[in-house]
Amino acid sequence: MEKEDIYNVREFDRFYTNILQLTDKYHLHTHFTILESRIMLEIDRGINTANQLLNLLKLDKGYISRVLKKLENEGLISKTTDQNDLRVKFLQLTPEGHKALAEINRRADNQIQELFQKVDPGQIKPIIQAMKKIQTELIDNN
Amino acid sequence: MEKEDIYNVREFDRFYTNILQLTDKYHLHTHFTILESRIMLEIDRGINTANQLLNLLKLDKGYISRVLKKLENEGLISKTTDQNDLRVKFLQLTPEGHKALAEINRRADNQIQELFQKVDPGQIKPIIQAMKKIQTELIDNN
DNA sequence: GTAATTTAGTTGACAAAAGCAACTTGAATT
DNA sequence: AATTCAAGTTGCTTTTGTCAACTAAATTAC
Repeated sequence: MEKEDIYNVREFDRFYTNILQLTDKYHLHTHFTILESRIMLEIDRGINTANQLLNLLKLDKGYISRVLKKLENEGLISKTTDQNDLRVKFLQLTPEGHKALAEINRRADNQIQELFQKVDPGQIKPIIQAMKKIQTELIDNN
Repeated sequence: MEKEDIYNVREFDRFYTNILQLTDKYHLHTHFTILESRIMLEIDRGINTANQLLNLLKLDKGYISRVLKKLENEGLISKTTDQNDLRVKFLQLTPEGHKALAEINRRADNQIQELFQKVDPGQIKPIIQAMKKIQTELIDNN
């Protein structure tokens, strides 16, 4: 890998860090933090234990535990003990959780649309192709 | 913009958030935080006041001020008053700051190389093309 | 040309985000 | 049965970041 390639990747990383900061702003208009939103999203997508969340988000388990407790206290998620392994608790969104997530998604979608507002419509598909290219080549090897 | 396009962008955003977390690990092997590293990098790249840093990184000015003071106390940067506007202080890396940054860059470069280790070498240029595509189309419109 | 406003940066007090380590309970290993 | 390991919780602490008040200098408005 050439010096210039590395330079370009690092430049993109800085660039995209900014983009992510912009699009993450959606959470400011809800009363959720980015992490809370992400957790609800992932639970909705099929993640169903704290431990899986841990592996995915690579955060401290104590911290995750607390955030989950907060979401539970707010009535957005519920926990049910796995009868095959009493240590594990399955996570699920409550109806209110689903409602909250729907709103979060609506706002996050809007942020993406705003981001693309000034983009030439003909360039949208090529951009997404570029994203998919990066994603498939850089497949998470952790 | 179609629903599916938005979905794909959001998926890429989650994906690339992970990538960034991985590559940001470089700072763990130095005694600098991501922000300190970033600040030294940007000063080296020509940013030369706290105010410019603020606009770039969009963080609180009190916070930036403190981080700069810490870097100054550690002898990594120095400040010199602008004689044309006594309120502003120009920032510059000290020789030790340059040395520290060189080490940070070495490690950050290594992280990128690690990330690309399992990538088919023939795909490196196409990936970088894809990154450039995204960057030029999504030009920071804040 | 002086008063009012704005701007760059600093500081104190505080809140939010995240990590560490000890602990509990249950499961798996020997 | 005893030991080790795994999932999740809790207390305590550190790190990261915000808010608001402040100083000093520059700019604008009268």
